[in-house]
Amino acid sequence: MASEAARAKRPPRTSVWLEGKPPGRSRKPDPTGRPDATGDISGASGDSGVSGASGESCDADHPSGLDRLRITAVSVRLLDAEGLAKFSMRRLAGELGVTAMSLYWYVDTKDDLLEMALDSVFGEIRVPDLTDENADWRDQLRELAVSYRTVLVRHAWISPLIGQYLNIGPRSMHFSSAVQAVMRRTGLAPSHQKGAFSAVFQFVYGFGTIEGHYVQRCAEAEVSQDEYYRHAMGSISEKPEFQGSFHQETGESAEAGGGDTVEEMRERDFTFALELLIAGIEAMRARE
Amino acid sequence: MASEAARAKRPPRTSVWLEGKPPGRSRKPDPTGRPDATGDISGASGDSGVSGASGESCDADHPSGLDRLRITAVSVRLLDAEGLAKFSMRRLAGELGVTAMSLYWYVDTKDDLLEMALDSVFGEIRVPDLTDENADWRDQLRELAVSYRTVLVRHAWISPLIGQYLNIGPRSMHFSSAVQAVMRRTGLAPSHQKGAFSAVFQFVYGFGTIEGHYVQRCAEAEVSQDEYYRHAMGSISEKPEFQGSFHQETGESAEAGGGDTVEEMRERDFTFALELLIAGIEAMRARE
DNA sequence: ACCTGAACACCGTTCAAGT
DNA sequence: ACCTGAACACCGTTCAAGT
Repeated sequence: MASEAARAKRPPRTSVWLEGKPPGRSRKPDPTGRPDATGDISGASGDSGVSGASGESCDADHPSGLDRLRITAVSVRLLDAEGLAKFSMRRLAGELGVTAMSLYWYVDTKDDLLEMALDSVFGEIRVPDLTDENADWRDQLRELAVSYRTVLVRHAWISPLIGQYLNIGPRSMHFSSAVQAVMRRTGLAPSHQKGAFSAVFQFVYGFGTIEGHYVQRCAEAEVSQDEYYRHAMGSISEKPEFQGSFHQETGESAEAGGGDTVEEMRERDFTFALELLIAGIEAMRARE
Repeated sequence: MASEAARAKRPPRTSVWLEGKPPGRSRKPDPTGRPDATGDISGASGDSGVSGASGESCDADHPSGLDRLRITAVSVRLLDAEGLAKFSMRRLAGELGVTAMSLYWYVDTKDDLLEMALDSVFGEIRVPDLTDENADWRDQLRELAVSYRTVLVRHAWISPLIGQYLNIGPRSMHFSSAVQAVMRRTGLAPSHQKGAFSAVFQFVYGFGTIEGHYVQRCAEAEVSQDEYYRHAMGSISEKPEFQGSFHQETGESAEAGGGDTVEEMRERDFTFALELLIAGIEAMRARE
């Protein structure tokens, strides 16, 4: 019952992809590079350097060579390099060689921008050939799950955004329709497909989220994943609460089982969990 | 390769729970209310009002009645009420009737504070009686999963924090040891227990995250969950990308199947997914 | 031992003004 | 049509100073 009635500036915002519902707002006339065609910046990780004002494609109407496509691409690069916390409109503008206010010509809010960046990386998920009638749905499910996980780890910043936005951009939709198409082929009753969908992809989401953050944390601390693991392990075991077991996010007892690396263990766990889920689908189908 | 070598102020921060590792820092002498005993603020949702300076328990050394316990409790209340985005040190201080700088006597950074708040709500998860030898591990797993989900929905702000921090506070550890104890009782080989653990609890994490955010979004927009669903549904189906299916986070085809509410569908999906996971564990155990 | 004021280096966003 | 400067209302955090 906090008294905050007198500040309803905008209606609570839904999604960039749903803009134009209240058509009163002075909308911009669709500047070049509608994010429907954000361009494949797929494995863009390598090209470091984050170059400054490079103004290549600038014509009369775009003196700074700005458009949604370029803004989105540079946003992704910046988010990959420095994380969501350090990403700001001013920082992005600097990278693009303009002032922060210029961005507001192309985008209504920072949230809109992030939603665009999010959808653009969803385009990196490889989708299996859905027209192949002979393909095994298990293989298709594995491919989607592995690819989704890869994207979550490569772009750790998307995790909180996936939880926050509606994820109804064109690429997000393409991905989720593919998943549903595969679910239809499992043989599960339609009323159960959504539950099974959830089981598999919420698992991948959670797994990729933790993994991605761990990887980033190690990179920031400039230590290997194994070093970080041993460090945290050592610190924790000195605490009184330590009662012989835990291993939340790293990857289970490192030195206990054998000389495996964190990455090997994680790989095993992911694979096993995925097979468990497939076995679960088969078991539930048999019960129907 | 961004040139940011000359700003390494602090080492990248690991966790409040690991403080004192580099013992150089001028640590405060353990003010009353160590978060190990943060107190049960369990179902604290109801008591609205967020009262201002109420200074009840103030003695000579705590003129404002401040301590980690109270700070944590009020943080949770504020985070529940207004979300992570609006939570600030200044806002919290205002609520406690002090200036923002006072908080830094009790806490090193905002991150430390959030980690404490996070661990405190982990204390709300109900843990089954692990000493009962006759209990079915399936029931214990269900209880843990349902309770974890409830907490994720009640405190939607914890989702990004769980991904961000190490979750090694006393209450988090208690929860994860409980989960591991249950996993040991499944009959799975020890080397597979972590994978199965992941499958189940990453699923719950993902599910609870999306659900929690959806619930909060509806609350902010001041519409019912069904209204919000129909609204989003309507907007989406006007788009060209709409190709007959999607239903990412809401709860599947609302009016398609029957007159079910969003909440009923979500309940069914969660239950089915959980049974799928249990069936998966059983199937994998049989294969070993 | 605890708390504060002033200050630093940031934010997102608006708005009137420039070209 | 596109871009900017100045301004508003915020941030987290430090540090010297108060009691």
